[in-house]
Amino acid sequence: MKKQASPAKRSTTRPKPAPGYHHGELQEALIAASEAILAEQGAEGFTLREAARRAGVSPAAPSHHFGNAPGLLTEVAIRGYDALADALREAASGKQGPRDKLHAQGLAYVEFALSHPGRFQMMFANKRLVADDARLRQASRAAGHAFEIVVAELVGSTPKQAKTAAAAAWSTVHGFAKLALEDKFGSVKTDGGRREIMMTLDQVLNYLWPVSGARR
Amino acid sequence: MKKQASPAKRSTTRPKPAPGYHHGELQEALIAASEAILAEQGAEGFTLREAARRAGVSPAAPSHHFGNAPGLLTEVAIRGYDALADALREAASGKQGPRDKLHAQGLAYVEFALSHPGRFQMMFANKRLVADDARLRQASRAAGHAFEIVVAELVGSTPKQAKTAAAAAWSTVHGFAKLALEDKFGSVKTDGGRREIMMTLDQVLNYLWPVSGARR
DNA sequence: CGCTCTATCTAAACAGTGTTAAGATAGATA
DNA sequence: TATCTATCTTAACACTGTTTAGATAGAGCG
Repeated sequence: MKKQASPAKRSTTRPKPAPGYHHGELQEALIAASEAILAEQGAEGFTLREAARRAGVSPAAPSHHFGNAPGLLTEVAIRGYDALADALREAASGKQGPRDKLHAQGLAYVEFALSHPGRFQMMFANKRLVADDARLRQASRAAGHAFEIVVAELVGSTPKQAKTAAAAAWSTVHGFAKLALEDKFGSVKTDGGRREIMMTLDQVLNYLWPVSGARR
Repeated sequence: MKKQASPAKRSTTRPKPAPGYHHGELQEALIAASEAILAEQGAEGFTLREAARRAGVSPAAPSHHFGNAPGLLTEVAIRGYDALADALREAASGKQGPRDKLHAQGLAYVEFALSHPGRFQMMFANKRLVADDARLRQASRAAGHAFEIVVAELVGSTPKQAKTAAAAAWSTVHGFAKLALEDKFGSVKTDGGRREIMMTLDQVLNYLWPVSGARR
């Protein structure tokens, strides 16, 4: 499957990236192109043909590697979930107590969403993905698991209780991110607005998951 | 484009299906058709042509009334927000204390989302709507306001604090609804799954906004 | 009543989409 | 060297939203 780029031997003036028929790294090129489109145009701006265009291949080429558009997007979403899980683990690792960890994860979650809106939205657009893909589900659960670990540390021992608390935490930050992206909290477009949004989130998190002992 | 509401004066009361050229109630028919599509196929399943087809008109007909697809969907979304606001007010009116009211509103919010997934998703799909439409923004704020009223009653007096608390409450239920719709909490398709989801939500709400004085 | 006026709708076309079938090509293999 | 197979292209199909020009019908007015 994988192959390496062969140096243009007797090259017939083929430029650089996609010489002739065998692209060589078309999968990666298509995924990268898709991520670029999502970053530039958002989730609604993605088209399979545009991804193929950017990769320098015909519109039919992607089908040989990903089957169809959801197939390609699923691969993109998987990488998105991996990146999200990394960000959540990273955020927690920088703090000590479970409350601080959860707080940091909440900030990291929304930061992730606002920094990569298109990819984030696509990750949660089941209808555009192969929703029952095993690897996708696994990647999604892994990201959720990063939450659960910290939450389990925070709340009591009961797994049931931890599950509920994790659902609560995830719901809050996910809802906040979604509402912010749909402009329900004021402009998130400007840098100033973005800053304000994150401050609001900080207050929300402090309100729901107070770090100090005092409650409200 | 914008029709003037000429109430049927003395005129020949147009029946309803209205074949031929002048449909008579095309706007309502298109909105109803759109809502039906959203109910049957979800937000991704909507197409302007299908809406026109169901209303029995040509694909170009909607443009005369709504300009374009986002224009029609905006009208649908406005009605959705109105219905949501009603549901939230209704839920609150059935309870006494602010905590019980907020709890009931949370349940009603998710109930609304799970009962009308397509419409709900469309309501928050800014890219498919005329996001800066004045009436849409007003309807959206009205729905949010239904939350704020109860929250203000619950928390202290500071408007700033109430704003934060309302954002927290809205984020939680919105995130829960979104995650449930994207199947992150287990099957929501079956009635049994639906029931289980709502029980989880109940626990989440009890966890974040405890009705009793005891905290966790 | 007849005439115009205007809102309403259709027909046709255009550019774009995802997907498929059949064929061309090139790298790997024997 | 000849064949094999993965890879990619070309061409087509059935869709989509939108625009333009034209047809129709109902309302208002003489």
